[in-house]
Amino acid sequence: MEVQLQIKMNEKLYLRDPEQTELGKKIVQHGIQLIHEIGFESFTFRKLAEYIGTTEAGVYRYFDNKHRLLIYITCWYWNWVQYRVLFETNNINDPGIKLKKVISLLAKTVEDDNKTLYVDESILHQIIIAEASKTYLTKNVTEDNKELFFKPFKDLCAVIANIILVYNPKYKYPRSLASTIIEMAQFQIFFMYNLPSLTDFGKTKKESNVVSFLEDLVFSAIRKK
Amino acid sequence: MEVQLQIKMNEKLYLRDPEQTELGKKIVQHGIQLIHEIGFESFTFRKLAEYIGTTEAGVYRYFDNKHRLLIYITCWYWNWVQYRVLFETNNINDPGIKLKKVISLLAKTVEDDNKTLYVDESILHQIIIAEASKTYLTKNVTEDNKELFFKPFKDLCAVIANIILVYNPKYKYPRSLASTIIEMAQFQIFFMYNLPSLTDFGKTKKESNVVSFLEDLVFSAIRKK
DNA sequence: TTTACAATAATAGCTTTACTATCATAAATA
DNA sequence: TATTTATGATAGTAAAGCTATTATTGTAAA
Repeated sequence: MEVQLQIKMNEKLYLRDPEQTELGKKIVQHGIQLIHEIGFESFTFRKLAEYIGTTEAGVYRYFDNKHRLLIYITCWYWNWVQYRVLFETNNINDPGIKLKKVISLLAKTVEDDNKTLYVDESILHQIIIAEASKTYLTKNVTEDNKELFFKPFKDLCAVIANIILVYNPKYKYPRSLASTIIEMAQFQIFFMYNLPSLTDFGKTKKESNVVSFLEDLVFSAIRKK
Repeated sequence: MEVQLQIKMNEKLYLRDPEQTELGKKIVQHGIQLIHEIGFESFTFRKLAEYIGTTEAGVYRYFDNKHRLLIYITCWYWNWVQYRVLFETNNINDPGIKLKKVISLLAKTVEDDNKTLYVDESILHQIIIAEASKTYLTKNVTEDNKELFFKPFKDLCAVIANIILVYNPKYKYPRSLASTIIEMAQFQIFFMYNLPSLTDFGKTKKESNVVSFLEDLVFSAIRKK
């Protein structure tokens, strides 16, 4: 059986739905590729247009600007992670096991699972690590938040916070701990590869070490005292 | 007695030492101000030049580009924090009390203490929260790291990791926990004000709550089991 | 006191980024 | 067949991100 996953996106993120056309899919797919190759700062719609053999104006018909494209990509990613979290923790009752699943889903490199037709999830994960914070670290956070551009991120955070609360209903900081898990899964991996002395895994460079660190951190915090 | 604090900066960060001239000081001082007002993305040397009544070329004589200026500012900040950490924890033997000092130094808004002649530290803190990650989330991390541009950050991290190790020599992740404390002190405050549902302090918006969360997190993790 | 040197101001100019607008054409649909 | 829709081709503008040149200060050494 082949299953294909369709993720519903916030319509305000684009001018024309990129999933509906070939060019649109190319923009997202190769946009991810190009951002990964040259970094978000150097990335321009002109370069992307050349990369996929269209014109700058052609790209602008789909997205207002490159920041919107980054938000689009990031939303897609968090939606996809949330789907995987729900799928993988379904039918598990033990909230401890659920949390471990969540941590490893967040911190371990994904292999492209081909469930989604046009996105390479492994490269996507690397972009998220290096670029996702830039979606909200702007003077537009509040406005963008009102447009619900960060809903997928906040929803994922809420899902994790709920698992934490099931584990220990008396724990006082479920949301902050959830956002800490998500952010640190990204940052510790980034540090491990790029500024290794900020971590304890500079030598081995294994994502499983980040998982161990986060598990230790989280379960010490939420265990019933 | 009046004490003035002079922080030695990495010479590769600037073309001409901004601390040596009036214009240089103005560039840093009002650079901080302007980045705070309009955000780093909208910030340009042209706007800064107009802001302080000089020319664009004048600013370029001090810094290669705005990213270098941001790194300069960020380095200055982490040097200053490390100084305060060493000063405030000096003569304290109990590593637990030291750690609490550190956490509150990191997470609480500072008042401009006038020890440093030309920087408003409270605004600086806000810039660090919103912009500091952008110094290393680039394709240049490795090169910039080789130039020691992140040394002040890494040194601070090492200082904190050492206190953690004194508290519990068997704790396995002192560096990762240290970088987590530093990063989360920033991010939880940012979230609290801008994306409150990612925290448990959206209602009260008190930095002391972030301190409580971090203390709980850290001491659960490092307590001897 | 002159000289010379350092820092800045004034001006110009160049490439790239970040967009917007217009018109022609090809493909899909009514 | 008519007509909408997506794309392509082309042009153009304002601002960002620089560099270069020359003139003018103010300061410090000869």
